[in-house]
Amino acid sequence: MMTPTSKPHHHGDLKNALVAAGIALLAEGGRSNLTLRKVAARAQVSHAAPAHHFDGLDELLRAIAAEGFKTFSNLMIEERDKADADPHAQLMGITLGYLRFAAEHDALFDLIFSEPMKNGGYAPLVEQSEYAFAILSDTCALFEPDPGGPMVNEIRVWSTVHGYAILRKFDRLRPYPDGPTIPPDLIMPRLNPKR
Amino acid sequence: MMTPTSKPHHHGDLKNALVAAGIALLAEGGRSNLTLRKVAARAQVSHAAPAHHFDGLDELLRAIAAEGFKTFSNLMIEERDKADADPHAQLMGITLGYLRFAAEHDALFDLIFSEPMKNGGYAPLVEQSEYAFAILSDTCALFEPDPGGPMVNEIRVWSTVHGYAILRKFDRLRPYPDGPTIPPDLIMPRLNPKR
DNA sequence: CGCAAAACTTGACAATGTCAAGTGCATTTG
DNA sequence: CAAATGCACTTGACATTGTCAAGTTTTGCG
Repeated sequence: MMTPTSKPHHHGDLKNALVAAGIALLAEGGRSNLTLRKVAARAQVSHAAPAHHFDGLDELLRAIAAEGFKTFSNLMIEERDKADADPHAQLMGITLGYLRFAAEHDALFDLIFSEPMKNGGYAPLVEQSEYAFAILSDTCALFEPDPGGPMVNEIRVWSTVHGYAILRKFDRLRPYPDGPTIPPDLIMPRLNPKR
Repeated sequence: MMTPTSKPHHHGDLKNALVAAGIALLAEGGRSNLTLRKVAARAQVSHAAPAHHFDGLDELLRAIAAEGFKTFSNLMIEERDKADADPHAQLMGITLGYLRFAAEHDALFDLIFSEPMKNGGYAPLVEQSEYAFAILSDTCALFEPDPGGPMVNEIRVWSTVHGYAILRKFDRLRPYPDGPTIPPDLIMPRLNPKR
C-alpha cells in the first residue's frame, strides 16, 4: 500500500522549504533575523540539516536571493503587461514593478543587491539576475538606441530607477511622495520610440 | 614633571583608534573581516573596551560609515576642484570622485550604503551623509533647474552615478572600461548651465 | 532481504556580541 | 598632600551563531 503523494524522504522537499523559511524570516525581521539555525528550526529540521543542501550560509543566502530575483522579475512583468502597449507606458510599468519590489520586499531587495551576492557564481542566482536584467533590457529595445554607445539606454534606465529606490530607502527624497512611482520626466529623458 | 603631550588616559584617543582599526580591517578583508573583537585587538585593548565608546557594534559601524562619508566627500571635492570651471566639467569631477571612492574604497562604499545604516539616527553619520549629498547638490545648482520638479537634477545625477557604480560592482557593464569614468552623455542629458 | 547511499541528527567547537563585576589610573576635593 | 570619586579599561562569563565530525535513520535498488 502506497500513499499516492508519498513523502520521498524525511522531509520531502527540504531545499525549497529552507529557502521559503528564509524568505519568511527576512520579511519578518530583516537580515539580522535570518539565521541558519532559525531557518532550520522553522523547517522543522535540526540545525545541521541545511548543510546537506547548501554549502554553508552563504549559498543559502544566494539561493534565497535567486528566489528574490524571481519575484522581482514577476513584478516587473506584471506591471509591464498591465500597461498600455506604447513603449513609454511599457517602460513606466517596468519601473513601477521595480519600485514595488523595493517597497514591498524591503529586506529581500537589500539582500539581492548586498555585498555577499557579488563574488562567486552560484548558478541559479546568476541565471535569475540575468533574467531580471534582460526584462529591463527588452523594454529598452523598444526605443532608439542612444547615440552615446551600446547599452546606454539600459544603463541609464536601470541606474535611474535603482538610484531612485535607494535614495528613497535612505529617506533623501523629501518633496516626493512615498508610493512606487517615479516622475516620468526622470526616467525617460530623450528616449524616442522606434518608428 | 609632566610630559608635554601626556597621554590623558590609558590609551589616549581610543574612540578614533577603533574607527581607524575598523577601516583598516574593512580594507583588508571586507565586512566579514570587521569584528568588534578584532577591532579591539588591533587597537591593543581588551575585547570589551569598545563598549565604553560605542553602544554596540552597530554604532561602531555607523561611526566608521561617518568617517567613510568624509573621505567620500573629500574625493568628490578633490576631483571637482581639479576640473575646469565650467559646470559640465565640475559635474564630471564630482562623478569621478564618486566612482573613485566606489573603486578605491570598495568595502567602505558597501558599508555606507548597506542596510544597517538606514534606520536610527547616529548624529555624526547623518551629518556626514548630508554633507556629501550637499556637495553634489551644490554642483547641480550650477545648472538650470529641471522643469520636472524640485531636486530633479540632483536625483537624476545621483541616481545615475550611483546606479552606474552598482552595475559595475555587479559586473554588468561589459562593453565599458573599468576605470572611474562614466560616459558624459550618460550623466548629463539636457543639463543646461545657468546663464 | 541486504546493502549502499542519501537525508537527517547529535554533539562538539571556536568565534562573536554583550553584560556584570572588578581593577587601576587621574582628576578633583577636603 | 591625601582621600575620594569617577572614568577607562580588563576579566570572566554567557547565549547565539556557523561549521564540522561522527552517528543514525530512511530510502532506493539489486
